[in-house]
Amino acid sequence: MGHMTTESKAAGPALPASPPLTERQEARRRRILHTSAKLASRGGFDAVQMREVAESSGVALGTLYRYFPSKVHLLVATMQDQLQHMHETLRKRPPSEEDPGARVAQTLMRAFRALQREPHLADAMVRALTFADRSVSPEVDTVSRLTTAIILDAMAPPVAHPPSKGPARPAVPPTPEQLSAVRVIEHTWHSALITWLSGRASIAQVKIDIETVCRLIDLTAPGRTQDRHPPSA
Amino acid sequence: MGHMTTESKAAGPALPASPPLTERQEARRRRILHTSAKLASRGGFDAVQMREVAESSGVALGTLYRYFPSKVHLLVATMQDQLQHMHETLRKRPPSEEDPGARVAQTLMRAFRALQREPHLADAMVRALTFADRSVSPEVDTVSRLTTAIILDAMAPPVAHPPSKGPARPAVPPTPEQLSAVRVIEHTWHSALITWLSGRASIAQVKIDIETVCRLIDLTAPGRTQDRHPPSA
DNA sequence: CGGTAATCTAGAACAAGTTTCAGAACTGAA
DNA sequence: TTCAGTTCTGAAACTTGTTCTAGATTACCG
Repeated sequence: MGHMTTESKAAGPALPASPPLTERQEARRRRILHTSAKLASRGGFDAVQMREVAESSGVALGTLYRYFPSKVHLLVATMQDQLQHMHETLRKRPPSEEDPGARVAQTLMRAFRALQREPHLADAMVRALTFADRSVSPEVDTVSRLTTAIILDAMAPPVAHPPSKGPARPAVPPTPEQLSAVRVIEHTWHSALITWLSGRASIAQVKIDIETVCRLIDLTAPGRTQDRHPPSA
Repeated sequence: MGHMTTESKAAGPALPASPPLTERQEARRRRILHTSAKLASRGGFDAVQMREVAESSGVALGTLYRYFPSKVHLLVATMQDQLQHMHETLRKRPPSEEDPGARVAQTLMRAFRALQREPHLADAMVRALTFADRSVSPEVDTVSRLTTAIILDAMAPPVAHPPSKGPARPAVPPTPEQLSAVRVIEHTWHSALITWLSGRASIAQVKIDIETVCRLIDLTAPGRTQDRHPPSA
């Protein structure tokens, strides 16, 4: 289970950079991801069966495995896809709060509410994410970067004039302490999602946890004195 | 994958309360858990193969499934077992720091160093824990309670006189804010472990994350004014 | 001791992820 | 257009978690 002999020398289409996909290949990839999300929306992780994904996408099983070398790869890629949509959606309606911590909490709660609308899909994606082993590290890392971007976007204070184009937030680079806080927030976000998905925590509990951890942001805001034990205890 | 028709009406031996296990049954259970930990120590999650666990424990496959209704159940039970050892070990050498946050960070770093000695075993247990679905909720909850107990133990200030017996820490009940902080610390603990196990974070990074989140404890210490956004934003 | 119900064993059988392979279809270059 | 190399297809095979069944063992009760 989980090897990889074929890949890695031929540089399969999974990497979005190496070989430029032809139009038909791009279409196949989209179809597969769409099917994956559709099946996941039904029954979660277990409902995404590779044979069914292949058949329903009009692709041979071997081809599916050429595009996504495992079920976990497929679901993590699906998550990348969904996260990008989410990022754009969230970017359109920036949080209304003032404090960075509150802004992040508000944004994450919006994302959480979006996930609640498709709990099975959320289940499939998050389970795949945390179940991924080393062979999926690059893809999981991409997801992590996307999540970080969402949080950093929310943290940045609202700008007065509408920016024209390009990636925002080159203005105030976050401090190392803030980056640590963001990492911890991501940890909490993922783990809280898991406890909610497995029915061990209520929605209210997730909200509390997110708001609790977001205090770290204000705590580490630049200009605030670090009164207690420094980074290396 | 993942049903459960047999169990739940007959109250299998998995529950430590319902039917008092006979001596031979207790021995079988121990043998199974031991084998599970041994195999996990080798190759992690994938190396724990149910047939091999059964054979190496000297029980039939069906019996293994009667004791542990799935591989995830087995590994979560293994984690319970290991955590109990860990708890006792940690209890013997309480942290030396003064601040509650620093005490918790120190304790978790000790636990982390213990896990580093058996990274494959840690991998198997943590992956099982986060992959567990609703059917494993009770067992996962037990693990969560154990973890909470370890953190609360560490948080409690050192006592002057040696307590004689019984569960400690009835002295100062933690505040709701502290309990929230503990929840967030657990989230961070699990998620940071995962990123380390999958090779996406270094040991140093885990240390930083733990120390960062443990500041929440001091932040929510009783007697400290809550200056920013209250629980319901 | 005999009987009955629960438990255990051995092994087949099934399900879904993954691999493999021979041949068809496609792509790009000469 | 034709050729060579890659990609895709269809189907079987393999792996490992899980379930099922028939018979042997064991535990308990009178």
